[in-house]
Amino acid sequence: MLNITRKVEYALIALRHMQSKNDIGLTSAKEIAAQYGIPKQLLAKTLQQMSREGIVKAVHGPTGGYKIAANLKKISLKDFFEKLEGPLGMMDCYFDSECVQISNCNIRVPIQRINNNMRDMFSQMTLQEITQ
Amino acid sequence: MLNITRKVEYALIALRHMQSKNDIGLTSAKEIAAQYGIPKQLLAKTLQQMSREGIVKAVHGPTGGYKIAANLKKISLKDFFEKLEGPLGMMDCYFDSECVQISNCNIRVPIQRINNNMRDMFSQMTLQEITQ
DNA sequence: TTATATACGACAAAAATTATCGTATATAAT
DNA sequence: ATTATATACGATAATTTTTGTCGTATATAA
Ligand code: FES
Ligand code: FES
Repeated sequence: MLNITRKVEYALIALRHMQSKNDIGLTSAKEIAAQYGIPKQLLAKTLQQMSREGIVKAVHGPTGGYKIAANLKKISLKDFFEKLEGPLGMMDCYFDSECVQISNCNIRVPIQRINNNMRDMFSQMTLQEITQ
Repeated sequence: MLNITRKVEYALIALRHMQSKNDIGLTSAKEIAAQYGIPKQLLAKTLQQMSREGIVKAVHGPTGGYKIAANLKKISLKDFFEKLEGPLGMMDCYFDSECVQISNCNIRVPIQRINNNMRDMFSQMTLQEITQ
């Protein structure tokens, strides 16, 4: 319960790996996948997603790869999680109102309070803190 | 991502329902299931689990049911979650060391830091805050 | 004796997550 | 130009987790 996904885990591993390298050098999905034992295709898609989000920059062709493009100090963990996985909360009814029994739910308000606490917590942490 | 489970949701709904009633009265699983549109059998099992954990007290037979048995002010949300769902953390490798690539993982330490933050947060909230 | 409630292991269905496939495009090196 | 290697990405498959059900046993009030 309250787990992050593999996708996010792989993304964090990749970011940290890239950051530990020279700013200029590129890193391919293949290299990271091999080093950490991550499924290459899945990691590639995650890197592509981060590329679309502007977190990393992609370079095509042989000798291509990825490098960090954003200032990781300026991206909160909350924003990062939401870029990759969508809205962040303990329960979905925090966002959409599709909960079957939303009308006679008796814990909606307290749950939202906790949700806010959690979102605040992740808002105050930056990607840099993980990848540094 | 970072969701709680239905089981915990149902448990919270049940607790809050019971607390809003007279201290003496019992509440059956059937009653709660009907009122909130929850699968009865599943709710029953959850109540049984809470009974084993000493959170509620069960009374058999017709006119039987459940009532709150513990002091909800003294049960942290972290403990409650762990009683129902086991160890609480963003990643399993926080607890068991079965992670395939635990040896060359580069985010283990920072992830554990976040885990601790999250566990601290839920340690400081009590069940009472939700069900009051 | 009957009706109704809890107790609980085993099983099934559904949903979410995780991983793979196939194909297209970009580009450096030969 | 051709080849090799990298990213791009929708579609699909496999796996795992979550969620829900079934069947049966036991307790107890009426
Ligand atoms: S469970 Fe959805 S609103 Fe409470
Ligand atoms: S992913 Fe398991 S130890 Fe890092």
